[in-house]
Amino acid sequence: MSVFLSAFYCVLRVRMDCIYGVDLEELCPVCGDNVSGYHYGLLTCESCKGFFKRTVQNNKRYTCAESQECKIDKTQRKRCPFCRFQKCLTVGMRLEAVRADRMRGGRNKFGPMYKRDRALKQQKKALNRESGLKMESMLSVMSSTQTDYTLNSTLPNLPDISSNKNILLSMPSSTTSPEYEQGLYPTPGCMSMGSHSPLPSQYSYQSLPCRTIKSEFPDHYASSSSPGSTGGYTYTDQTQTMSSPTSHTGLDLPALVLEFMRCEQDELLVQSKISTHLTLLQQNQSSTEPLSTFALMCHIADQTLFFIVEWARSCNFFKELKVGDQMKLLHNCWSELLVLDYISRQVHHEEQDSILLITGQKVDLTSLLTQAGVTLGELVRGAQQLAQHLQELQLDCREIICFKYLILFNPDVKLLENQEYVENVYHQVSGALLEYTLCVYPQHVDRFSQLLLHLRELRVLSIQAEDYLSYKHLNGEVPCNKLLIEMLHAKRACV
DNA sequence: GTAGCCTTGACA
DNA sequence: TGTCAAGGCTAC
Repeated sequence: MSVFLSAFYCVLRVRMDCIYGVDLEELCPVCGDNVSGYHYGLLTCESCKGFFKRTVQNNKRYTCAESQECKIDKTQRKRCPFCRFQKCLTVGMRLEAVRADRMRGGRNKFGPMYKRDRALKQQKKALNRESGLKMESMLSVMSSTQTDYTLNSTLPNLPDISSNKNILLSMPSSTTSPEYEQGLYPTPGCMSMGSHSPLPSQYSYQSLPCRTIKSEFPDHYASSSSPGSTGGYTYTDQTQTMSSPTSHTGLDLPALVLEFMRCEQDELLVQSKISTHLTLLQQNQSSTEPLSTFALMCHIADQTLFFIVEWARSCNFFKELKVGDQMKLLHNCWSELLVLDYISRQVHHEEQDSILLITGQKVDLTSLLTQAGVTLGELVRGAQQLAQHLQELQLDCREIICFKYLILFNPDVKLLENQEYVENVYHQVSGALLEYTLCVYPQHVDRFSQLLLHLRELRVLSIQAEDYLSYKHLNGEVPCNKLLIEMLHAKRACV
């Protein structure tokens, strides 16, 4: 069994425990043993803490005698250090928390995040207590409100995600963060739809307890893999002003599109975590040579990738696939999703003379193009051009979200175990996008085909970006961004 | 090499 | 001064 799958089982068990009120927060996300506290980014047991420390400090290199899918639990964790370490990374243990100087004692840089995680857990616990009581009645309501886009009716073994009507109004936990309250972050982009604005006309929704998926996945910084790390789904649509999700615009939008929006990550949270990571990185770096712009971009891409993988893993559709298929899909599309993330941010960035980073920082376009070499310059220009086309088209957030699913569930990926399922999801999503464009932009009949054309342009750009990254990597110019390099290698190995 | 316990030291 | 997350020690 793969490390991903092991993590899934851990998550599944936590979800069941949430439903039935059992508190299993004390279990290590790596091996299931009792946790002894926060270690290297999240709550783990003492043995996994020690294992992670030894591995990183001694720069161990393990190999797996099987197919890198060993089950890691309390009894078998010693069998395969390779898979154990992979799982440590998968669940979110942080390499940078292991001190290079081996200094003992003191508080580490994750202290404030651990503190916030604890607070979030408390909130989640309270929410679970409340919502758990309503669980049974809501489940019955859910099953009786399937719409045309209820995937259970069209696809095998899919969870019921049809019930856009069955949501609980609640305050998202993210709105309680100090950063949010102080308004330190700019208006988020559209790759993620979070509850960012304190305006009363905007609504946020707590999903049903059985679907609090996002919060059960590991958070690479503060929230860790604990079951109570965030307050569940949040959803805000800046274009919508009415209280019912389906009636926000007065239009009957495809339920699938609405469901996708509810499953989006909280951009504010992602932004704050990546910003924190980069700040710490730069602080660590300040004693030596400062990070180059390119290295910084690589780190941003690497961190963004973590959240892209986390997003994919939290998708109901995606979770229905076997781990092998999941890996193939992710290895195939990571660069496209990265490019989409970048471009969608530029589409909604007002200023033409600068680009907007996920951290909220702006970079002057002219100086960037001056510093960039020929290839990178062409890439940036190509991306700006595509962003401009999409801006002219007034690409909206819902369309971007559909893009993400169309990219992830690419039916052209070869050797999938469940090819039919992926094709089916792709067609469901493209059908929903078509319906959405006809519904919201009836005067623009060829909008859908234009969107698909731009999606193709995006794919070309992502291939160019990958080639450029490979070239830089071969020259030893890409900093040690584990996930970024891993994805690059995996993709190249497939080709 | 593993994992349980110990020591350390910044911070609230 | 207590807490707690680092690294260290050591029996297995």
